[in-house]
Amino acid sequence: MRMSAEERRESVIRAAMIEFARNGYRGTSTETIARRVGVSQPYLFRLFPGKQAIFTAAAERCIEETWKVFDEASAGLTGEEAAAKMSEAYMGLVEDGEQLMMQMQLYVSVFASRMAGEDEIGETARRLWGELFERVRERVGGDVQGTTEFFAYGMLINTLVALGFPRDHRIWDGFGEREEAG
Amino acid sequence: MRMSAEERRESVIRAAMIEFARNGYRGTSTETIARRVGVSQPYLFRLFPGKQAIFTAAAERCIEETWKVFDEASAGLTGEEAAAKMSEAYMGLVEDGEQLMMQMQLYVSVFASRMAGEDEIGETARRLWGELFERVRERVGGDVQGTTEFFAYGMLINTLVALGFPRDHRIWDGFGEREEAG
DNA sequence: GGAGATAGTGATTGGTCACTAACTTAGGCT
DNA sequence: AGCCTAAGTTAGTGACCAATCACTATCTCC
Repeated sequence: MRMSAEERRESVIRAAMIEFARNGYRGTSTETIARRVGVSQPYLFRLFPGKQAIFTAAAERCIEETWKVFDEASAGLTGEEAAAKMSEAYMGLVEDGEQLMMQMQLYVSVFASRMAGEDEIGETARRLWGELFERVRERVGGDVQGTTEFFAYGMLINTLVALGFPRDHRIWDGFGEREEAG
Repeated sequence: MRMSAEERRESVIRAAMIEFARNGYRGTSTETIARRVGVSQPYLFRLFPGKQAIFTAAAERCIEETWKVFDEASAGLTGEEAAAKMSEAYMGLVEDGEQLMMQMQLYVSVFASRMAGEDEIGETARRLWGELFERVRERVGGDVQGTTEFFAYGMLINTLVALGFPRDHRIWDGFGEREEAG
C-alpha cells in the first residue's frame, strides 16, 4: 500500500493519462484521478504543485511512449521497412483510443494555454514533437518529405479513430496496402 | 437590440464557436457565451434545449463552413487545380486558429461522448465529415487516394498550427510547393 | 389603445471542483 | 523500545456553473 513519493507519482501519471484522455483537462477532476490511484484527493497536491502539472507530466509521457513504440517496432531497420513497421505499430497503439486521445487533448490544451497568454506547455509540446519527428526521420533514412507524409497520415488516422469510423468504413479505402501512418 | 429568436440563435452559434474553440466544451460556461452575445445567461436555454445542443450546432456550422470555403475557392475547377486552390484556402481558414480549434474540440468531444455511452454527436460528426470528404472527392475528380492524401496533410496542418509551430519552422519544410492540404 | 404573443431578465439552487490547513499513521534506524 | 521522517488522511473553503422559475418589457395587429 505505502509507496515512495516517486512511485506514487508514477501511478498518478498513469491514472491521469487514462482520465485526461477520456474526459479532457477540464472534464477530469483531481478526485477522479485520486480514486483511480487509490489515494486521497488532497494528496495529489503533495506530489504535484497543481492539476496543470499532472496534465503536463501525462502529456510528456504520452509523446515519449509514442517514440518508444516506434523505436521498438523498427529496431534495426531503415527506410521503407522501418516506416512500415512503425505504421503498423502506430495502428496498434492508437486502437484503444487512450494514447490517441491524450495526444489530442494535448493539442487542444496547448492552443487554449496560448490563448490564455501562457505558452509553457506549448514550448514543451513543440520540443517533444520536434524530437519525435527528427527521430522518425533518422529512422526512415533522412527524407523530410517522406517523414512529413508519414506524420500526415498518422494525424488523419487520429481523426478517423477519434470520430469513431469503423475500420471497414469506406473512408478508410484511401489508405494503401502500405498502411501509411505515423 | 431586440431580435427574432432565429437571429439570436445565429448570434449564439457564432459566439459559441469562438468560445468553445478557445476553451473547449467543459471550459466554456454558458455565462461566457451569453456575455459575448449580449444576452442574459438563462435566455440561452430558451433558444436551445441545453449546453450540449449549442455545442452541436456550433460544430455542425464549423464543418459546413469548411465546405463553403472549399467550394468558393475551387468553383469551376477540377483535379489538381481544384486541390491546390482548396489547400490554399484551407491555410487561410485555419490561420487564426478559431475554426481549426472548433474542429479539434469536436473530435475530442465525440470521443468523450462515445466513452460516456452516447454517440449522438458522433453520428452527426461522421455524417458531416463523410459528406465533406465526398464533396472534396467529387471536386478533385473522384480519386479516393488523392483525396485521402489531401485530408491527411490537412490534419497535419491542424496539428502543427494547434501546437503553435511558426510558419518558418523547419517542421514545415516537408510540405511541397503544392502546399498539400485539406 | 389594448390584447396577445414573443423577447428577455433577476434571483436562486443544488452541485462540483481545485486547493489548503491541520492532523494521523507507518516504516527505518539507532 | 522509541524517535524522526515521510506517507497519507479528514475536514473545510471560496468560487463557479447548468438549469429552472417567476417575472417584465416590447412589438404587432386589430
